[in-house]
Amino acid sequence: MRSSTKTAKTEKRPRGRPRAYEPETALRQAAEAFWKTGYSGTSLDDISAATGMNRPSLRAAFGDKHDIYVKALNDYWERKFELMHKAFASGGSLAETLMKVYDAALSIYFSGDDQVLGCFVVGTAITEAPGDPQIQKLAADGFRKLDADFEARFKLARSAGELNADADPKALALLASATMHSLAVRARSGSSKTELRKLAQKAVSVMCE
Amino acid sequence: MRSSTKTAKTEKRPRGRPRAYEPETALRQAAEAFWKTGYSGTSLDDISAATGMNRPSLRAAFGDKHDIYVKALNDYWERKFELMHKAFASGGSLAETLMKVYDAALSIYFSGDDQVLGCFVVGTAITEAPGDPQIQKLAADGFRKLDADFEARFKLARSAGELNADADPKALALLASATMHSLAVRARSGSSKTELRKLAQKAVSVMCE
DNA sequence: CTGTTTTTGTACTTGATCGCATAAAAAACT
DNA sequence: AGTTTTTTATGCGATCAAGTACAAAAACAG
Repeated sequence: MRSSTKTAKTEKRPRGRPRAYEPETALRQAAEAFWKTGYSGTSLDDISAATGMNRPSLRAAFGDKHDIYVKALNDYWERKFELMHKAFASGGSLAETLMKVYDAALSIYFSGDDQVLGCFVVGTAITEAPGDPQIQKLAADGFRKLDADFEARFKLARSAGELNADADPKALALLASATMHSLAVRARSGSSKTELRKLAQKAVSVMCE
Repeated sequence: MRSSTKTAKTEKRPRGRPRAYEPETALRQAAEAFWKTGYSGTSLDDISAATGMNRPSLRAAFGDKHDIYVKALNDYWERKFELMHKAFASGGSLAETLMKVYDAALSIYFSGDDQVLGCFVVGTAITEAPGDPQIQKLAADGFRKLDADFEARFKLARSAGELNADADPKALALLASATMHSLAVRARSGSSKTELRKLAQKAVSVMCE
């Protein structure tokens, strides 16, 4: 049974009492708690309940409340960009690609078990941003990265003849990002997924002429 | 001196000890506190400090924390729409009008004394929305109203020949609202006013062809 | 089986938050 | 001047939040 490599369960236990919870899933559960009620609206007891870990274990594993939140925020961006990059790289026309990106985002925004939670960043980080430079920077960096991804795709479309030669990739990218922000805000304010898909389609049809 | 009508200071005092603070300005100051740190991140003591009123007076004047917030939210929408309607009604070309609307919004988003606070709704109400139907509805209603205002303006532009006959006013209105949401989100995440004005101009130029 | 190591679980301390009860103050009415 | 009315101001008590100390548990090593 000595399987050696990989992260198998038989990986030679570290030494002391084994962890009762996987750090990765616990962080996701903590993120979901923040996602529902925001940074300030979520107590460590809430996170403790969401993860099943007690406070001392939380602290040992992730640090204090702020540390947990920042880790959750980084993890969220990572997962979201992974999904979106898959959509960007999936081939197809400009319009098809854009819709795939928005569908990827909507699949996250509507992934809550009981409630619709929209975008984690827009729904929770934006509130803290003015008073928390670290969170503000993490939010802004993600937005800029998405801007750049959209712009690259529009440039590609222009050189491929999918767009007029006089189209402005930067302007279109900002509109594409704006559409994403709008989906994020509206999902959290109660719009349905089908309504937002239609919104995205209308936006795409304008952007692709 | 018996001036009769109007809200003059000589309006015949109500009876008991006079109020030390004007309810209107106190509500604005309370709103600013919420605006900075969000609903959950703001305590009644914070509001007390911001208004100069003590907690019992706050409660007597506005109700509990939730009541204060809802009043502040309603007041915010009212002020914002007043400014925007002025922009909508100011005449000028479609592009000029849209830029006036965005400038009106930016003047609010950047009105903070020391910090940039963005949009009150996007920055604070959106966080609470999933768990608070009343706040969610207030946010959604405002968004829909803005959608309708934009759509009316695009329809007007189309019938005036400012837009192609095959332009879709609803689609353009959603993009115009999306641009507004993007300004709101980005202001709070650290973008400068000049950067956002440029963003708005690029968006306008695409929407007006 | 005994000791070591690491994590879990409980409980305590300190401080923040909220609502309310009660006293003091400021004005008009009589 | 005294009474009534309305607001301001102080302070108490209960609850919640966050951090931490300490004991119990669960594994391995010898």
